Amino acid sequence: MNICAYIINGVFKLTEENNNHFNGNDYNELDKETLFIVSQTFKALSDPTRIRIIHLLTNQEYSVNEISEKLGLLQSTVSHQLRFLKNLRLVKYRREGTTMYYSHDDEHVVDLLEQAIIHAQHL
Amino acid sequence: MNICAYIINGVFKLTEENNNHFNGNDYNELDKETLFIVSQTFKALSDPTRIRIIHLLTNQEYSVNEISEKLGLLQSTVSHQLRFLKNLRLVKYRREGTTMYYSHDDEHVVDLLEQAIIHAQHL
DNA sequence: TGACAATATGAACATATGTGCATATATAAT
DNA sequence: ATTATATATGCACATATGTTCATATTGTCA
Repeated sequence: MNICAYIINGVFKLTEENNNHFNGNDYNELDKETLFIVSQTFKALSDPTRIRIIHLLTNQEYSVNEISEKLGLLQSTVSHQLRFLKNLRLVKYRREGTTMYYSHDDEHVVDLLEQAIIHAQHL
Repeated sequence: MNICAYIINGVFKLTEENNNHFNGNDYNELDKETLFIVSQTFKALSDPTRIRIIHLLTNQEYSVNEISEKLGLLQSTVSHQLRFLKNLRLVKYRREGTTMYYSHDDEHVVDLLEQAIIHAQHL
């Protein structure tokens, strides 16, 4: 149960200790590692731009420029967010010449998103 | 497809227009309203403190003080986060004297969380 | 080599976020 | 009314976040 890295804005950083504080009863507190992974996962899905990117990549791969054009975003914005998603291993890419084709790399996260979208559309 | 309110840090604010920009092809862009709801939902689940609170409330109700004690958090912190969750209708409460008992109020969000936890614990 | 195209990166900025302190509010009991 | 207990709230602060601009990097082709 040692975690030595965390992520700020999609960039890895370092941390030191691991304090599992204790409460005097039966409640099963989430361990720090699980808490970290879960919060990072949801943080990735908490921004509209990242949602649009992940949702776009649900069905097929796209280049950075294609993503920019389809979503009406600056290339720089897309690139920054793709780095974020790449750090969390939510997307992968393949190179073709100077073009990078991105696709999703985490079925579970795509599932969480699609589930939330369906639920939101039935409110 | 008119949305006139959004939430910052769990507090409702106002907005004005609704620009659905257009891209010249078949991709089915998420509408603004869905995007808003989905991002808010995941934002609620993106903070470790809120995750711990929602997870604690999964099985039974607790008072604010009980939550504070069990999770080792200041009463103020818990109260602020409960307001956040209350604004998003993720928790509900009942009064008993001066004590407020909180419980979850959105099965779907609890499901999303438990799903993510299980997945995280099998990595 | 140089020019070009696609992508990545760093710095700066405005804004959002989470927490803690102090204090306000609400209810109950005496 | 006074006091105590439980909870809520406003403010301030440090830090995190998302975007933009300018520029660097990488690969292709003439």
